[in-house]
Amino acid sequence: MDILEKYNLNQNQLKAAKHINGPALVLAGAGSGKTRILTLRILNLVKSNLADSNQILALTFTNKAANEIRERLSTMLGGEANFPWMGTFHSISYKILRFFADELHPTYKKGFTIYDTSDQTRVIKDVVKSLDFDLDQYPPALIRTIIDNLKNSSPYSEWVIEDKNRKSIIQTYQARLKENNAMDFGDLILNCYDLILRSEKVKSYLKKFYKYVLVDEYQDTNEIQFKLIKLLLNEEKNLFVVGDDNQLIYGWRGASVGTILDFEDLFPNTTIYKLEQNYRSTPEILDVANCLIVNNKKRMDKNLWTSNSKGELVELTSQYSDVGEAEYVANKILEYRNEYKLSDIAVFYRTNAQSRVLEDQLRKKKVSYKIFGNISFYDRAEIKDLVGYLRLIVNPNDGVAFNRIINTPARGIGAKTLQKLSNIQHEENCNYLDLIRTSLGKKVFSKKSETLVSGLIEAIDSYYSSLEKGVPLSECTEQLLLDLNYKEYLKDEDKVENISEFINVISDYEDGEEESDLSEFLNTQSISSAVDGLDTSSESITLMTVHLAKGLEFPCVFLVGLEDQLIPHSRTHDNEDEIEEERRLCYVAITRAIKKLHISYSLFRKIFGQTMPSGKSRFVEEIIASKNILRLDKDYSGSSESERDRDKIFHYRFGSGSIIEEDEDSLEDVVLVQFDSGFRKKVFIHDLENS
DNA sequence: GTGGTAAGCATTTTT
DNA sequence: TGCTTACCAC
Repeated sequence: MDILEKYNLNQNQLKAAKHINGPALVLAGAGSGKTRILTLRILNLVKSNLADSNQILALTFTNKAANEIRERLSTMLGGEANFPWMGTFHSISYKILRFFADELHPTYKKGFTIYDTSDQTRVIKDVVKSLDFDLDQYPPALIRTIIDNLKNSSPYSEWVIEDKNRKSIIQTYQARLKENNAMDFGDLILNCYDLILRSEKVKSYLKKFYKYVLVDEYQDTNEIQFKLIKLLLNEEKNLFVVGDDNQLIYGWRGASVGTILDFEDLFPNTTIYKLEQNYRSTPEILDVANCLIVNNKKRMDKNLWTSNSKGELVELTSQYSDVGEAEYVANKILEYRNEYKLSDIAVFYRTNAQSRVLEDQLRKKKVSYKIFGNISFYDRAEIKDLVGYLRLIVNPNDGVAFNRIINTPARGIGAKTLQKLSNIQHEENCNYLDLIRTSLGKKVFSKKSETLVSGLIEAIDSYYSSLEKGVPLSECTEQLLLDLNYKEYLKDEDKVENISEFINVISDYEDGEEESDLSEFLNTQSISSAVDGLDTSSESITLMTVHLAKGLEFPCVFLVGLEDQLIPHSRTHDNEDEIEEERRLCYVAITRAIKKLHISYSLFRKIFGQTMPSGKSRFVEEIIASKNILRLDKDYSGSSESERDRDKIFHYRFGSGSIIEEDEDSLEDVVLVQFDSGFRKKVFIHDLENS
């Protein structure tokens, strides 16, 4: 009779999954089956007829996670349920905004664009310049961080910006986005929040809709997201959150332990469930993880254990250089050919830049790999151009897109013509497409430009009329490329290949939707996460940052670059809280591993093309407290030059300073120097002169 | 206005 | 080292 009986849950899991009404906090350690509990609780609610599938709001950290839960549920339920309200905070917000698009009028029009980080930066730069401020004094990247921080914590009405100039930059930025009919990532959530607060209609509708609210990876929820959740709860406060304070790795995006610690205070009748049994990893891997995380002072008491059978020791190795480390990883993977499938193997690193060396070596050894993250397909110039065209077609107010494509391919339009256009726009107050239309025949453009620009308008107009006739998006887009002679302009075969690949992405989208919509396609791409495309059936290993690895698991894991300056990253500047977050990051990486874990660091690493001394992270010292580490460290301790002159030295790049420490790692040619200019750095001895 | 080259800067982490 | 920006000659 019991719905959950056949799923083999332990006592605590069963209690959590059976939770029905009122707030609940599930403290779930790594690998304790939290996604499973989330899934089964939803199953229980639906099967007990307490809610329909569309009355459940489930917020996950990636769309991939949402899709997996949705798929499992439809299998368990027999396929008829579709769970429309399951996704990330951003995608759910977007969906709500689209759903109530009329209510957003006139601030935003249908087909608004979502601006990503680089669009944001571009607008900010523009704003700073147009307000006649100095770009060095107000660096766009810094302003962007300030804006994001505001948006991560409070609604528009509560913003406090002390600095007068910053305030005007930020206000102008917000105004500019509205003119462009665009929202950045933060706006998606804030506008959703505002809409619900403002409109009684929307509020009552959603509250009735969402009978049960669930949040996965709750520890990484930031303030504004939490405020949004609170707004969506009905009287019964059916909020069920699942998280692990040890896996909080998005503090820099506004997440704080407070959201977990204060949960009970905010919801006095909270039921707490603890999941402490790990089903994922071997005891060896778990022991190493525990040895590391006990060094964090700020954490809740939890005791993660496993009854999994004994496995292999965790391998720890140091290599002389980053290239050597990458080579070691590639060789190991080749050795594992009969033991693991390529898709069972993952390599994790702290920063995206570290992937390059790995890629080189993997290519050399012919190990097929897939890389997730920053250096993505969508960042390529040709793709951005094409997306620019499509964005302008969907949203003719999109100034960033306009500026990107108006002279690509070259149409003889430079700063002067743009200035003329901008003047006309101020008078006419029109969107960018109408701006071009009205400017034709008015001697705004040179003769040559005039022809090229009318060609552009014709191409766009023919796109509109094809859409009207119901021609598929992919075909319209192909035609647009032809009309623009875009492939001829590109010349480069690889680039043309990328463009074709993008057309395929559009086709795939069309195949999956009943009603395809260009705006929805573009925006869905913007808010999709890098790991959404991860496909474990493909025959290649996985390369990604530790941040992206959250929530995933792999039988065989390599954690590379466990070095001082990388984990913890140099930008943490020994800040205690940030060091703890770096430790959690390292903990997340370790606990992804199911059977086999390799940890490595290198003594030298190329940074900006220059080989710099690196060396082991403090976290290496911490994990070697575990008995389950197999040290494969090469011993580089040569003859120690015992007596060394500790007097003032001079470095050709960094100037004068004094040696404060000789490296304990026995790197006989490296010392830590306190430079007179203020910073400390490890440098080669042969680069130093006595002064 | 275009296209070339040189200088100079960059790297946390992501939706 | 490799990308973006700045500047200069056409």
